Amino acid sequence: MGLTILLSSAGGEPIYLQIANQIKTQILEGKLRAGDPLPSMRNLAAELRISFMTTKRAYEELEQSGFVESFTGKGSFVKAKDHQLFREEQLRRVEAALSEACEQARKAGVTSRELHEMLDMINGGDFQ
Amino acid sequence: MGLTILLSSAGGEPIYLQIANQIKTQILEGKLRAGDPLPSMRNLAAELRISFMTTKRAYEELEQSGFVESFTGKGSFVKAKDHQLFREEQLRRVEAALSEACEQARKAGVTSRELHEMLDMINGGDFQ
Amino acid sequence: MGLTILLSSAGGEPIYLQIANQIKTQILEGKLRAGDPLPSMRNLAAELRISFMTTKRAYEELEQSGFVESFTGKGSFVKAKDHQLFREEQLRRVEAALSEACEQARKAGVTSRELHEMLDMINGGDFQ
Amino acid sequence: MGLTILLSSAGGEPIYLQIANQIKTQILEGKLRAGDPLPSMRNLAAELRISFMTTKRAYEELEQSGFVESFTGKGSFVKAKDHQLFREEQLRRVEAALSEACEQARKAGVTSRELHEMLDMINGGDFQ
DNA sequence: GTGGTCTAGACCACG
DNA sequence: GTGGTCTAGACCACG
Repeated sequence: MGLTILLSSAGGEPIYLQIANQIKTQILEGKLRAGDPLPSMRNLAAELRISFMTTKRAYEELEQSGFVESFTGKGSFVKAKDHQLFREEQLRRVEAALSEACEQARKAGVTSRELHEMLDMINGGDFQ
Repeated sequence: MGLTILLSSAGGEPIYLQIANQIKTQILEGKLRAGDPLPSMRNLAAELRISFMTTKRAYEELEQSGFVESFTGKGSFVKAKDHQLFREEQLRRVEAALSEACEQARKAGVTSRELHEMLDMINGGDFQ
Repeated sequence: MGLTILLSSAGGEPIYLQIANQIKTQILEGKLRAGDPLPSMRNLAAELRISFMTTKRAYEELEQSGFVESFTGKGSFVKAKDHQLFREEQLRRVEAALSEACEQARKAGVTSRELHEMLDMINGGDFQ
Repeated sequence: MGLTILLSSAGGEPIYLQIANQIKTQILEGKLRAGDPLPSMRNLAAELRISFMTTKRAYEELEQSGFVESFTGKGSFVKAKDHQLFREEQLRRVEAALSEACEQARKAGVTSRELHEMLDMINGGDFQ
């Protein structure tokens, strides 16, 4: 079978975003490549036992962000690799993780300076 | 009813850790306080439709980490607040978020210097 | 062969604790040293004709108490000697023996003063 | 059924002593009383799947120490309660536990003075 | 009722 | 191979 999507009611992330983000991850990681077909919205909705409107919204998000294009009557397909777009999406993910770190740091009463120090500790000279 | 636990099969995090971490969060946030009873292991297992052994494992994790204590025949209860322990757990969470950020940065080809710059941008002078 | 573990159904001590305690003893006495591999959880279970879950529980106890570490795919190994930890474990054993003595003294109707006197008799000037 | 005896190959205590001591415990605790019959040596040997010689030695120990008497062709019976004997046996058990404590203390490098302090801590003012 | 232990099996990830 | 998780059931002690 083709695509593995795992949904979670925990965490509060909307289902359509969970779907879109997991498909983006598979595109970023090269598991889905230019021209590969996505499952039809109706099939995916049936598989995941969710509403067609939800898969539709997920695919719209993928189209708007430039990863996928859909052709009426033919289906949805991964677009040609756009390095600029890939980089932007990956930076967005770095930012999201850093935001989470800042949020946790705020709760923990960690100062900005300490946060930078922790970042260096964890980074451990792995790269410049 | 008392406790809200949301389980997710996505992300690969073991069920017992999801339970333990969500309960820790509620203790850290003061929603569960010293002396408060947790649901019995068997009741929680029934509610979540999982095995008793899995809720037991979650509660063991909470005991080992010092947030909860269980008494045979009595039940499980939130322990007295230990500021040192709370701080350590919160720092652990900051580290986990920073680790995730580093992992994403590595995938994105973001340098350490850029990562620190992004951290400053996001932190936005919110605090020193 | 490597490790000698003797299980007893008498005394009511859980099997996983018997295993953990006997391994701790061998580490305390230097029969098992830093880096030494323990038998795999499944092999030990087979040898002792008990469930894998029980040996796993024993090894978890050893990990939690800091004597052993396990690596998925690799096995379980004795950790580097930690004098502080060794001393704490040995003190725990002294306390356990003294608790047993107090329990017996209570049954025998021996007073605290008499108990101290008996302790001096037995200790017999062996050490200060 | 009458008597519960649990044997252990761990600990190195001879089987005949394990039997004798467990029966003494049941007499001390009043679970076996003056006049109560013990199982025949041959029956007990069969139940425990050990040699008749071993149960015989256990019963000889019980006779010598004054807890039991045997009548050829009739069987073995708990003797009338002898307070002096009970007290001596209980003191022997206190001593055994204290010896174990001293042994552990020696390994732990605990001084005599510290051992007395630990005894007071554990005793906790429970009794004088 | 409560928690505690143990089993015998399954399936997983890692390599 | 290794350890890690989970299940569905059993039986136990405590009260």
